[in-house]
Amino acid sequence: MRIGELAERAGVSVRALRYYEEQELLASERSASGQRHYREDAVDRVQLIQMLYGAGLSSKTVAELLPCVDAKVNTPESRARLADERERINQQIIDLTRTRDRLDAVIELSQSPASGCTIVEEALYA
Amino acid sequence: MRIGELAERAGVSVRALRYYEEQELLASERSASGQRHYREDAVDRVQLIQMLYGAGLSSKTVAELLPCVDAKVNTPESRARLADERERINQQIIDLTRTRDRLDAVIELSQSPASGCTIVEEALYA
DNA sequence: CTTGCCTCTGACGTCAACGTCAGGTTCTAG
DNA sequence: CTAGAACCTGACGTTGACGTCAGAGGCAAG
Repeated sequence: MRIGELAERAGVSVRALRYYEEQELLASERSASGQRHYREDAVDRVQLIQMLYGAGLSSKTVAELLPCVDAKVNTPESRARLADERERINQQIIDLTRTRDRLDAVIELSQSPASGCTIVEEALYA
Repeated sequence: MRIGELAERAGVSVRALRYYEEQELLASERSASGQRHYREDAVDRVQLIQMLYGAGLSSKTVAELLPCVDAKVNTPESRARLADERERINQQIIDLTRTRDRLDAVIELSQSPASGCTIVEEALYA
């Protein structure tokens, strides 16, 4: 498929795909006229890249990780690298969970008419 | 306390604290000579700001949320706003969990000598 | 009183992941 | 064959959360 179709199917912009190639995250084959062509599994690859970006990884880190994911590289170092990033993500989940719980506490307070919030309510709806 | 002490105790830079004030996330009292002074609870406030930044909220969003957290504003809209952001964070946790699980699967594969990885291992250690 | 650290206000620099525009080529439908 | 959509390569623009530097004033210790 060409770049436009991949962009639509993977839910990213054409510009983003060219950027991924520039960062060596995503390869493409070129036709005689120079147009990029992708295989079906490129959709999956792009979505994985998006997942890793979403986890806060930089394109440099993703570039280092992807060969491990492809199992084209499998050394003690690459396994350690994968485990490292897994731990970072896990820690991020823990942090976010704490943030969510803190917001929950705030929401709880704002909904309880027994709290000091009632003063505000009275002021607003008196 | 002055800005340097707050920065150290909250684990952020002095520049960041001035930036927070500029964004109206953190107020300060000024001495006659113009120096900023903070109360003890500013440490907590800064850490909350950091948590929200860590959850991907912009300073604009944080600025809109903080009055609700302080329970200085309590309207149906502010409660909805809080619930919205809570949901965004919750969704982020779900996404991150999927990313972590995908990495776990990759790690599992790279550790199993029964997989195609053994070919790579042989190539590397033959 | 002066040395040295802390603080102040601008204001420009940075970095990543693209957005966007220019100017030109290529593919496809009719 | 031709219009219009899709594609190409530069290359400059954008945004947020600060970093960093300049120039000047403030404060505690000796």
